[in-house]
Amino acid sequence: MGLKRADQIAESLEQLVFQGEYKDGERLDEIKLAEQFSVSRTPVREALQRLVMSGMAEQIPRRGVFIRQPGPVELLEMFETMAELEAACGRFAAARMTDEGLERLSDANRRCRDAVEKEDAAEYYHENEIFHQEIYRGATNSYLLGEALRLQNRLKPYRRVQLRFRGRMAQSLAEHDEIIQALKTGDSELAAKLLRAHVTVQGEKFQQLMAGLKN
Amino acid sequence: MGLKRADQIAESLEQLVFQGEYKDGERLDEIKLAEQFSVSRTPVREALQRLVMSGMAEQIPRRGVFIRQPGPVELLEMFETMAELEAACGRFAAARMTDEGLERLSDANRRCRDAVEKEDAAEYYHENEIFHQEIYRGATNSYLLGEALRLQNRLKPYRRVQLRFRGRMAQSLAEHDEIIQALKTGDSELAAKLLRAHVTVQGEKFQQLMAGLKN
DNA sequence: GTCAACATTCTTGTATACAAAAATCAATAC
DNA sequence: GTATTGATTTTTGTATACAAGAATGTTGAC
Repeated sequence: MGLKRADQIAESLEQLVFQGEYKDGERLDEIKLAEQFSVSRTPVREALQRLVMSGMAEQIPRRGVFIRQPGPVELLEMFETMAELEAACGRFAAARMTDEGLERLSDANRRCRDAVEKEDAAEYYHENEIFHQEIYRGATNSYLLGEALRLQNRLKPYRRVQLRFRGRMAQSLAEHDEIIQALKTGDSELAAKLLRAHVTVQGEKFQQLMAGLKN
Repeated sequence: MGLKRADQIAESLEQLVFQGEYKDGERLDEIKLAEQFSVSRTPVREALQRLVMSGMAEQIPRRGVFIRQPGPVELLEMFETMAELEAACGRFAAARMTDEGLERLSDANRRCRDAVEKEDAAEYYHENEIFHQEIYRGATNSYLLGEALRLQNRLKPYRRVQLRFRGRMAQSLAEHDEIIQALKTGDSELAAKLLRAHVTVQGEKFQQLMAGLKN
């Protein structure tokens, strides 16, 4: 198990950034963080480097690392890229997904439906994540899988916000059904197109995303 | 510029890995590297972390970091992903590219043609890189641009190998012309399709890539 | 001769110490 | 009162010291 103190700190910091504990441009003080985590500067610096690499913070040499909360433009760019990655996954998955994979996908979607009926946003959020990951896996491309998971994780907090809006879950679920159908029939182009549209942020979704940014 | 010693080391190591100086699975000894670069372990460790993050090495806790040369499968997966990223860039570029961007793209391709006529593989390689980067820029999506550049850089050494084969440059050039045409006419779907095919490794290209792997 | 338990050595991970660059503040010139 | 220059203080980046886990080698039992 990768249980370095530095890794734990990196994860904690990631969580804190996700939760919006830090304002955009705020400097992460190595010494304060070291005290806060009851540790020396060394593991803190390692953790900070990880944040920088993942794009959640920026490092200015000899000045420190500053957290970088994405603005509206960058957020849209990331969602746009996510949409293309998912489209790519869908394209491959339509041709390569196994029956077992399709079964797992249907299961995940069933649990999504249960969550909608129970109006349990948290559970829907979770199962929806699994649904998408099942498609990434279905692409049968480890590298693409890794990239998709990475960006999905980065966008996690923003997706969460969107689900709070009325009707989002039901619509999302309906789109899932179409996607499953395309994957089952092996229609690569359709699967790619549907997934792209499913993830793309525009129209009402755009308003909702922006509303979530204010908090 | 704010070049930290650690950054220089990271770059050097990247180069060395690209040049195949290290065998797959080889352990990178912190102490040896420290001596080699006349530096303490601290900056070496930072550099190693960067390698790990970029996927060029793997870290096993309490055991060390081991370089990970991609095998045939992972290489194909990366090229496949690159093809999808480029297709995405092409899709957006067809709709968003400015006249200036198209002009720079045509310029780059002109220089590619010159290189082919001079049979200068090194120059073609360089100008071809610029050609593709111009398309990434044309997508007008900074995040996607960054991801595309990152993977392009990672695949750099393998592309290089492919160009050594007879006819590759000429064929590549012909495909460039088609791509430019699609971008000029704003045909997103066609641009995406052409770029995907242009980058995808299969058929003869596959043999060439594998042949390059042996060395 | 093989295997296992123990001790030794090495290596990583963390803490601390030091050097250099940047930021802050003070004093002076204007 | 403002700006500028120099001293002081912080803060980052690097070196070194120490702690803990992993690898290795040795010894002894069978």
